[in-house]
Amino acid sequence: MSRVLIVDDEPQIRRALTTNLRARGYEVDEAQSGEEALRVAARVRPDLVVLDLGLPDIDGIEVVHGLRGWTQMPILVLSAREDEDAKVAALDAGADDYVTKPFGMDELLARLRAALRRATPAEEEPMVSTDDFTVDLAAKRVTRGTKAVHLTPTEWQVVEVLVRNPGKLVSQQQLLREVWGPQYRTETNYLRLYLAQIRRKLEPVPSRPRYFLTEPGMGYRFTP
Amino acid sequence: MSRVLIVDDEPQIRRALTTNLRARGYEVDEAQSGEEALRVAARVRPDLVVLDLGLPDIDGIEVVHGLRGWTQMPILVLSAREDEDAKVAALDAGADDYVTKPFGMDELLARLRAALRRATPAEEEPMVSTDDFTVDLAAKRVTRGTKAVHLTPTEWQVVEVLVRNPGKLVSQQQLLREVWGPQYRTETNYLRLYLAQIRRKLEPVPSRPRYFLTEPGMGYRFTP
DNA sequence: CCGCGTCTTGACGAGATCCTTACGGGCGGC
DNA sequence: GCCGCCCGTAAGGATCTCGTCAAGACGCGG
Repeated sequence: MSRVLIVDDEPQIRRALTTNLRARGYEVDEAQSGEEALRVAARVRPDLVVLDLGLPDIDGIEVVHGLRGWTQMPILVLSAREDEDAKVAALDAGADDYVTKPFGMDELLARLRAALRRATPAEEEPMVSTDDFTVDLAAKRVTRGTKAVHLTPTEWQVVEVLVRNPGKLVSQQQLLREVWGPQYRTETNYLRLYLAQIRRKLEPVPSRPRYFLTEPGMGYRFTP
Repeated sequence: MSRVLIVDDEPQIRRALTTNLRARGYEVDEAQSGEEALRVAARVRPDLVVLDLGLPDIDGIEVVHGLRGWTQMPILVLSAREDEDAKVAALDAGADDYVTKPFGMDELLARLRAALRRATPAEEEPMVSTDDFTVDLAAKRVTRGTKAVHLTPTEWQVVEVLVRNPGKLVSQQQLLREVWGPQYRTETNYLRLYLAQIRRKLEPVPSRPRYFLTEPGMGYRFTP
């Protein structure tokens, strides 16, 4: 099922949306500020964003800009009735649709389904395979032979960054920044730990890695 | 050419930076306060921001936070020598690099180029080949024939600087500054040491170099 | 409330890497 | 021929990095 990011500063609206969407089988993440929204969106890569325009920190328009800088995921905007111009600005910035508050849950769900439907046809399915395992980047799944391999969220993020750069060296700082955030740039022991776990789960001989290689002092490299 | 935003409250520093950058073909905008910086950055969308941490109105850290809320553009921080903790706070907030005041213009330009290079993905063709080996600058990998050659971090940095300037003479000072930092400008024995190791790994006849040539008293030159 | 999976934190030995120091050789000037 | 300068080479120890283990903290669902 699809993954949706809810961005709203009012807790009761967030909870209402989250429970309704979860009940219908969506995976839901939440953010209560624009800054958090951009951070979470970059990390979890939702299939769609529901964005309230009235946020405490940065303008909702800027959130749309920030998202459109690197992704084409559908953005569904919530706006108060009086913010007609803000709504137009959001659409100009690249939002896909809007719902005026107060809104009915049925209407929102219908527009959400429509936005997802429009988005999926152009969807590509990146899939990386080796002799020993397969990584499905779209489904966020790893299979080894015929059996599925369970990765924890953090393990998956590390694998994803490495697999998206096949053959290229990914510096320790880049990994730490993309998975944990910039303030963890010196915690290289996290990398040692999680690379060890990933190798235990995916490498044929964990003590002698073949796919997830360490370049001492520089970073890590995934070689298919 | 790239567009750079200079943020500093001291007019003479702003002017020095601006004229130097303009002379090298950059487009330059200026801001003298954090608030103005955020406003201008949102409007002109620079490719890079040079940010002095000591600003009159809001803390430089807040400027970094404000920018990181909606953009991933490289942020190069200027900090006084005594503000060690402010510097790490800026890096934690998502700044990309820092330069300590007082700084040499050469060093700042080098770090600025490096930051822009990291930010623009796959723009150029970063692959340099000779009859005996190949250097893949994007993947940070060196192959000799069919086998990969392992370079230590320092060795790689030296090779990178030389290979990015094919045929051109790279002075000892430039090499020392870009690899070890500006305070190592007299330690020419490091260069002799690492050039010897690089030649052992890459030259067909290490004692008679063909690609990594020494220009006595001047510097080194990579000739493909 | 408890149990479970996950994430964080600390510590350690083995090995690689880096820095330091020293010595010899080529080359040009005196 | 002697000397100083610069470069190449070698070897030692200091330092850093990696992989690994273990234990505590945290969050979530039952």
